[in-house]
Amino acid sequence: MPNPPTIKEIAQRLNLATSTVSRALHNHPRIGLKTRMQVQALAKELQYEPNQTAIFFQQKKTFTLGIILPELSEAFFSAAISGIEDTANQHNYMVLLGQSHDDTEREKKIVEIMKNHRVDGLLVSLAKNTVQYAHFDMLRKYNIPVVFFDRIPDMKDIHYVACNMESGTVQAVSLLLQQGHRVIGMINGPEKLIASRQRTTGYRKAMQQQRLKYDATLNVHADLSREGTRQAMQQLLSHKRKVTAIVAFNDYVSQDAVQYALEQGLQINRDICFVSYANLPLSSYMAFPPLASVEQYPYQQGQKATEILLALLADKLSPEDYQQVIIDSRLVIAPGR
Amino acid sequence: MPNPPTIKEIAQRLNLATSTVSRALHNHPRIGLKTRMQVQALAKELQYEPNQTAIFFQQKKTFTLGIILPELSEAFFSAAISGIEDTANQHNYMVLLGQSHDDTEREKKIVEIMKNHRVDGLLVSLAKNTVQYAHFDMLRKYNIPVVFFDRIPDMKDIHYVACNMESGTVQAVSLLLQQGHRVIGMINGPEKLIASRQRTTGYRKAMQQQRLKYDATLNVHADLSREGTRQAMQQLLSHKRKVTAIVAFNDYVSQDAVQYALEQGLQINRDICFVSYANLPLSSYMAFPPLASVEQYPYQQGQKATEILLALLADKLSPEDYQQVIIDSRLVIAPGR
DNA sequence: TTGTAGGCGTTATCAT
DNA sequence: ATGATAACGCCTACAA
Repeated sequence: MPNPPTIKEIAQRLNLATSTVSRALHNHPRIGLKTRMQVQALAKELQYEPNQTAIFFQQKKTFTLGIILPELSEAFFSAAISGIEDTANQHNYMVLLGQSHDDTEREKKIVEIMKNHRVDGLLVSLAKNTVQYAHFDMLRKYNIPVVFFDRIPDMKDIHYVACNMESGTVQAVSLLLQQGHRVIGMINGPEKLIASRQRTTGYRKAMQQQRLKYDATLNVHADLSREGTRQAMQQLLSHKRKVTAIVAFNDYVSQDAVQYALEQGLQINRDICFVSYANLPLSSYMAFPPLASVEQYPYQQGQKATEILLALLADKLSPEDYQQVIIDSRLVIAPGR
Repeated sequence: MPNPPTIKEIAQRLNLATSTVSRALHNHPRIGLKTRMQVQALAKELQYEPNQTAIFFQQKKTFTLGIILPELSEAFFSAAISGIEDTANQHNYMVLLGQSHDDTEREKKIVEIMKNHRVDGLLVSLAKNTVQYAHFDMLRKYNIPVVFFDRIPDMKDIHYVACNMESGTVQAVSLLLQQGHRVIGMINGPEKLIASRQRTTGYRKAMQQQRLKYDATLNVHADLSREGTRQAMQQLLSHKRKVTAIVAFNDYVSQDAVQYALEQGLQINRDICFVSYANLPLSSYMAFPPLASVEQYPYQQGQKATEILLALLADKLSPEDYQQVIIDSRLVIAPGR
């Protein structure tokens, strides 16, 4: 099994210089028609394929985008990566994958490996606990642009695409108010998360719009674990005002909350209603799907983030011209399959 | 912004030869202790990192595995890829991703691109309609080993990991028989799929074990679309014998079938029971989860396939020593979350 | 113990 | 219109 044919081999067989062959293969304008034909014919015959690793090396470019995200098996992220992959492929880029498993140390290691692999750019959704960003800042030195998406760092001077939960939350709470609910509980996430704060703001704004007063004790911060959700539910159900509707942080939380409510003998959609945020494409499969769900557009986020990164790489965008795209979340009622 | 430091630069500063520096960095035994220290100290100071693209080029190896699969957003595949990624990373390999979207042409194109990117090996789960495998055979010429998983080609002399549906099907049907069901319908997949044939065999064997006769008219082949499933249900529900249990091809099919049954006024788990195959990690969220579900171990399939590929790459396995691993599916009752 | 030199495949620069 | 040559960064015989 002979080595794959190279430009040099073609050159020798045709008594040409390698440079000529290279140019002929690239349809360089000032190469004689017949030599060009000869070269291309022989190339086809030998099934010549340029050695990309050589080109990567020589051009200092790999046409590869690194993607770092917490968990591929979460539906949200696998949808996002679909958007990334599709967009990247349209531009002849490949996609190098890494999961942080929500572990900052692993995230750092992956950044390191990807840097060494000389990815042209990076798309990142942060691990849950990442609060320092030195391992990303470091990439500036290597001229590797980074675009964050969804789980973005709390800092300026970065590119990112994220979904604003506020708009969807306003719509969700408004829907509940419109249906006559007055005491609406919210099972929110950790306070330091931007996404939690957006939910809080959305909740407050929806109340203000109806000239109702916002009751902070109805907005419970939990840690998204099943146990945390149950505690939050306990707190809400024992509130001095009777809670008739609940906005849950996401579909997982929603399910845990529903389960708790059932255990307490409540009847879903009669004693208590739920609205949630769509992390799952499968809410139509749930036993008690939420009344409505706030869509976060994972595919589109991935798509948009990739477009920004590619623009950066194509120098169509200056690195300092920080793109901060915010997609508005939107309430979707009775999400179908 | 200066270029990243190179071995040559370190050599110049220390008045050494590049080869010495290279060896010092690799802890080559016969390099003087003090020069080694010097070199490593300076390397650290300059934050030297070897240029992997140069190494890839020089070593004709990229430490990258290509993965081609139909749809990342299907839970089954995203679980599989998790297994792949984790295993690859443990061995310091990276993972290059490509989705065929169940389109053979796209699959071919991705194979081409990955070959050009000089991936060291390929993990593939076939697009639904792929029936010719020339684009994979071609890789032998380039010495790029391929391990197939789950959706494997119907040919000899390949490496693969797959899940045998037969065992799980036997268990599923046996469970239903044990619960007293005698007329069991099966909504099977396209006849040409290996996985469909395995289900048929499993069904038949389970019946034989109880000395019951297998009725082929209860085994309906559908196309997995919602409409196809509804037609299959219609056929089964109008069977001359009264069908009291159904084995559905997968959880999606199961849900569509449940929905149809509900529309026909049947009560789930009283008039009719369902057993299914777990494509979703979320059956616990379903309105009417199947009684039991056949687990297909996607993570383990990915893991095992990767291990085989890595063994091949490490020459611990001869390319002609075709590994054909079959993981037995297994019935899981009342799958929890 | 260290240095020299060549090569991996391609493109780019400068000649001719 | 084509050729010669250097360069990319690293490794590894082979020499000294």
